[in-house]
Amino acid sequence: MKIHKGVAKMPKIIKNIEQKIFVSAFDLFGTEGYKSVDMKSIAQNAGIGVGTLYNYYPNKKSLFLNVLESSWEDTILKVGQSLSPKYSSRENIRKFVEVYYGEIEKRKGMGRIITREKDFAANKSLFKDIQDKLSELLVRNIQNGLDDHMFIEDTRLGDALAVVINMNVDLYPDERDKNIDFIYYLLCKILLKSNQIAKL
Amino acid sequence: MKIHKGVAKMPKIIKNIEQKIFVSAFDLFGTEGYKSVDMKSIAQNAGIGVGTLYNYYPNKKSLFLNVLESSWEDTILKVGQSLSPKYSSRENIRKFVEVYYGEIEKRKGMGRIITREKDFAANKSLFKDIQDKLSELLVRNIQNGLDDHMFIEDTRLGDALAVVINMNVDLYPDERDKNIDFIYYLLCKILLKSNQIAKL
Amino acid sequence: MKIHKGVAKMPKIIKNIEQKIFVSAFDLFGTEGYKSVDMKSIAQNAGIGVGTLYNYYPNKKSLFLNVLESSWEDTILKVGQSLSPKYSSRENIRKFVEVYYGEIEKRKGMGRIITREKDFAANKSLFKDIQDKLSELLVRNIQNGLDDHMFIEDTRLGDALAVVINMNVDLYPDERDKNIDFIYYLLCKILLKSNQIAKL
Amino acid sequence: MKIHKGVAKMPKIIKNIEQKIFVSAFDLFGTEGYKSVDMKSIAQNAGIGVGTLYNYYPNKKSLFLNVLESSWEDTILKVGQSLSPKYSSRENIRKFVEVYYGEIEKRKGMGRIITREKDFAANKSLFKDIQDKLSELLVRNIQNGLDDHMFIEDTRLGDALAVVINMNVDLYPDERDKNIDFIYYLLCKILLKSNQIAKL
DNA sequence: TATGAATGAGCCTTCATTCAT
DNA sequence: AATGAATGAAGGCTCATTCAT
Repeated sequence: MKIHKGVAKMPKIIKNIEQKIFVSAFDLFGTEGYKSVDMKSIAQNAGIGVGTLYNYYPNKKSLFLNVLESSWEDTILKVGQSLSPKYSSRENIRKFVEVYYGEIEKRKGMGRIITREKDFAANKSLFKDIQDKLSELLVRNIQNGLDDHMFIEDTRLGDALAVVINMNVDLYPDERDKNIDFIYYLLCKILLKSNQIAKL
Repeated sequence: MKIHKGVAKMPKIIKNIEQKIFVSAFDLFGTEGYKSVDMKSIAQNAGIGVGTLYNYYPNKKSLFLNVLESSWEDTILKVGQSLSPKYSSRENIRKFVEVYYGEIEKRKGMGRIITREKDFAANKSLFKDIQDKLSELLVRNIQNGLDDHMFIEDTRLGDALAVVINMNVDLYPDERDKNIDFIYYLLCKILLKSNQIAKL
Repeated sequence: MKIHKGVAKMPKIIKNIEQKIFVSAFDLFGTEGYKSVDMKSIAQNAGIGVGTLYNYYPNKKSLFLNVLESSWEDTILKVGQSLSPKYSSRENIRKFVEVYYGEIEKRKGMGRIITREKDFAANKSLFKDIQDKLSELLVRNIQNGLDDHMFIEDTRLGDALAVVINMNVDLYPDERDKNIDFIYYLLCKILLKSNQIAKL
Repeated sequence: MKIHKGVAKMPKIIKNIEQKIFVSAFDLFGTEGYKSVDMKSIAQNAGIGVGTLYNYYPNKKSLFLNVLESSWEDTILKVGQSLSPKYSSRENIRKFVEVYYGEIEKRKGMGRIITREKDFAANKSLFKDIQDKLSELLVRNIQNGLDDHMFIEDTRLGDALAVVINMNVDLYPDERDKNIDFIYYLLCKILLKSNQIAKL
């Protein structure tokens, strides 16, 4: 029996561990994706030991999913707070794009993995549900000028929005303003009636 | 969309064994993603030895990139062959969506990794270039009715198209027809003048 | 079997919490073995904190050894109380087997580890000493009919008895009566003179 | 992507790898038990890399079981070859004990784990089957003088023999001759008719 | 005194890559 | 040129032990 002798292993008492883990994992998963990030890095980045991670989450997958979900919930909250039926349709759309874009930028795209990795096949609905909530938020706050075409109801629209924003963040990371303009214009063209668009 | 002169390169003439590797790698990367596929599987799936892989490609990354690029070249070829200035704008758009969708479906999303994995950061332009070529193909074949708004020139449009199709294939894999309709309608709304859309 | 004078030590008077630890550890080590049991489980099973364990024992090994030793002391006590020179030889043997069997059954084999794990190499004598005390108890209570062959003196006999009972408990856990009969018969054949056995 | 550069990783071509693994694993498992031995040690002890182990066995458990089973098969073979109906009963018993003892000495007790570790609960019958074959071998070769008591048929006898030999090897490793004498005498007393024993 | 969060060495297993054949 | 056995770094996870509270 190898008795672990008092190695440099003094347990510290750390504040806000959960938050630290969250931030670290959010940061790394966002930057590098799921498979490329290892638990050791997350721990180091959070300034804690690997074992500590496992006091909070049973495994890597669960940590990822948790961080992902929490961060989306936060996004939904923020987007919801930024919209209002009192604003004009186009003001709401603009606001929506701006806030949403900022959130995805922060998240650095984390979460798209869910639509790809075999390991997360069972979690696809998580992604869809969230996009659904988000586009609902937008539509609910637009009072008039909304094109009434069927496909606005389509959940595909929310999903598409998410991936397009992600794409912009990924491929044109330094052109925030252009990206937002692009998405804003796209959304107007799709959501609003033709006569509204003309005014753009 | 920027108009390029470069015609799509003919796919390389490849020997029998290269063919096998290509098919096997294409298949597996598409189904499982980059990190989840191992060289041994690719070799087995191709009916050859692992060592043989390394006689054709110096490493996994290079194999992936090669397969990816070749497959896109093939896609560009097919899309190009399916369009013609003789068809109506909407016919061309429809054709474009159908062929493009089929190609991405075959590729099962392989390639999006490029926009995610840190290790492929240097290869992002590959993705952009290809989308560019594709959207240029479409625009070149549309003779009239094209909305002349600035952003049609934007390379973002081509990129967006690619990720939206991918998203549809991923999230609604069993609803091919609905997916295509959705994308087709979206594209018309974006590309065509308002009066053209009215007729949809 | 060597005749010792040492009487079985009375089990230590232990405080409530020590009692809890003892029961919990005894239970778990017996069921799962040494390596398979972790300190956290022992603590949980005892309804105390892990840290508390270390207020009573400096490490896992010491806890194990302590529990093991105490439990054997208890066994020696019980076996001692069940025998008497007033009973016939065979009655004593029967009683001995029954009580001993019950004890080992309770202990679920804990302790054999001592004869196996390298880490416990230094503790082998503990096992031997105990078996010795036990067989000495038996012999001391048998007044006549004892075969006087040399090897009854051999400490190996006590050791053998222990491992054979353990084996029976392990391999035929649901056949208590058959097991006891088997051991009883074996012991009679070995310990008693031929003419005594004939009467079996 | 971390490209593994040509580290000191030149694959050697090694002869008798399977044998080397066998010997190394046999040696270590026998000396230290199952849990205490790690794959790295087995590899090092065999002069190969860890990965190589997994080219031959899917996991540690399977390696252990395989080594265990093979070694027992070898034992059965050797014991079988050493007995003959032409020898006297006592000669056969003596031979049996000597060969069997030698085998268990070589195996250093590996295999008893099977009767303990939870992980191997499903493999208990393996142990029983082997002991059964061994005691059958002995009984089959004894022509006369065999006590006809029922319990000779009992599979417990074979099992008991195994654990008693193991015990002797463990606890009195340096007293080979005494151990063999002890077991031989025990076996005679149990197997042979009283009048035969008298002659001992 | 009792607690349990924190720790990190260590374990099993995987897999990209090499090279003797 | 093709092969696949050999390799070992790296990754996910466990757990005996420590110590601030």
